[in-house]
Amino acid sequence: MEGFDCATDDPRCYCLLSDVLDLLGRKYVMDVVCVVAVHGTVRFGTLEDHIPEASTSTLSARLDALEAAGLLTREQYDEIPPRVEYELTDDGAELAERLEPVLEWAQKRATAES
Amino acid sequence: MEGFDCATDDPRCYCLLSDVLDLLGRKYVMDVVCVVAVHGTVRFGTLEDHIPEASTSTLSARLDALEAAGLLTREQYDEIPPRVEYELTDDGAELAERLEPVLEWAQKRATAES
DNA sequence: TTATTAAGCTGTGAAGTCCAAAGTAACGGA
DNA sequence: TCCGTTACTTTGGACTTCACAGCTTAATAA
Repeated sequence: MEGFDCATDDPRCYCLLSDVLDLLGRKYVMDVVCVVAVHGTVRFGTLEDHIPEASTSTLSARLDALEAAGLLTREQYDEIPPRVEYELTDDGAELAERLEPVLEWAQKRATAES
Repeated sequence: MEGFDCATDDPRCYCLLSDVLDLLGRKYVMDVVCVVAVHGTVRFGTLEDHIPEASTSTLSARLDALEAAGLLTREQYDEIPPRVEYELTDDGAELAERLEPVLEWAQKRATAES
């Protein structure tokens, strides 16, 4: 993203948005971060239970992307049946923390309209 | 989204996510909210300048969606050339406020990695 | 002995989303 | 008469996401 020279001096004008914001603006990314944050460590199946609208392939892709972005870690245990555990990194946890007011707001809205 | 009965009692477990979160997890939605928040009122062209990666059709679709969700208003002036101004509603402004720590974090990350 | 089960994926073709580029409308100025 | 202005729509093609099937491997069940 190149630097557009914004007219305002407002520091809230984040014209240079990072790749991470791109990632965040993808389906289910916030959901995944939230679920992992709440559970501490999560297995794939648990994520599927919490976010049933997401296909396994999409979920898998999101986990890969989040790992690549350094927001979560993947620990694989060589057992049968396989076991894999996901956990937020410190960076991911910080994001989750900052995401909380947004989710809170979304929930407030969801309950208000029903 | 149906109610999966989450194992944790953690109030941060927002298993019932609203349509608005679906909207937020779409490309450029956070960007648009942020730009409008900073400028107060914005015209279409300004948004294009700030978010050049988004096509006009996508931008237009996002504005429609945000208006439909009650997060921004559209004021059209019958002039030639046409003038249309977008502004956040109170609800939209509250979202923008809660989004700020997230954007701040994203920016911190963007500058750190370069 | 063969079938089933488990979890965490990957692969498939179809459906949906997003893109760049061109087109639309209407009027004033050259 | 044609150009510039603004805020879009339209188009056909590329990229994403979908639901669903299949894969793996070893312990158990029939």
